Amino acid sequence: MKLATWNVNSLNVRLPHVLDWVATEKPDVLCLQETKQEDIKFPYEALSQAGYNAIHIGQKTYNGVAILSPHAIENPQLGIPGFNDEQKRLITATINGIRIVCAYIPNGQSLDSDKYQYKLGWLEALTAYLQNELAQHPKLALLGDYNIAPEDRDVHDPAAWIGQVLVSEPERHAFQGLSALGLHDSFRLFDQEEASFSWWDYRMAGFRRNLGMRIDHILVSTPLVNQCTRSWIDKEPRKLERPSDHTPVVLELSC
DNA sequence: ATGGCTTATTGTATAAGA
Repeated sequence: MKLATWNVNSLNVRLPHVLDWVATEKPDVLCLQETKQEDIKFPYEALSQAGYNAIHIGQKTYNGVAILSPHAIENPQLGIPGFNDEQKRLITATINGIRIVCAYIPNGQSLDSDKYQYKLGWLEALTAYLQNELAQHPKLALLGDYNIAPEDRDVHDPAAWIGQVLVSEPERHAFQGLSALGLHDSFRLFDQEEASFSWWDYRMAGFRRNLGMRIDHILVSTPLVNQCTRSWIDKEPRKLERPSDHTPVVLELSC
């Protein structure tokens, strides 16, 4: 079974890339973030023709998350129950017996911003939600754009990022709180190249110079760890014309 | 280098992303 996550930065613009990618990679689960479109514009028909079912929760201009799969998508849940949130950032469903949580964690903008407080509150609500989900679904994977680089080796220039969002201590502490629930960073279960990143700034020739961050992750619950066989970042879509600034992160499981 | 892109908006400049 192959799981993947990809922040597409507008599905309207990136649909051709997504269709090409699923045709080539044939993921069993693909989680998308930043679809930036309302449900009525979501391309259910094009995805269906490509053999993919989908669920989506979106809004105009900002946010929006979707789960795609050629398998049955069961027991869907939109948003974080009990957490009143105007922003469409979370969607959950069960696929092949695995609880799949697709998250677009807030960026936070800067440490002195209201958006940073929103980010920390959102992470707190996510953690409480996952604790409850894990009790009901021992096999769980949390895929998405976390907007957190968990360690300095996930940052091209850690010194340049001191005091910024994505790397601050409270954000990394929240990430460790997910680990404390028994969720494991599947990418780090395997040997990886140094300077492995999932996002590069559009500016400053960031991709060409590999000035990136690893902020897109696939965390898996303990019962899934022994089934993980391989994880990698697919940089090919980042090389296309009009790419997303993020590229897919992939996990292969032996089930 | 405080942004040199890229996205969307009922646009013609602004906000936001990371």
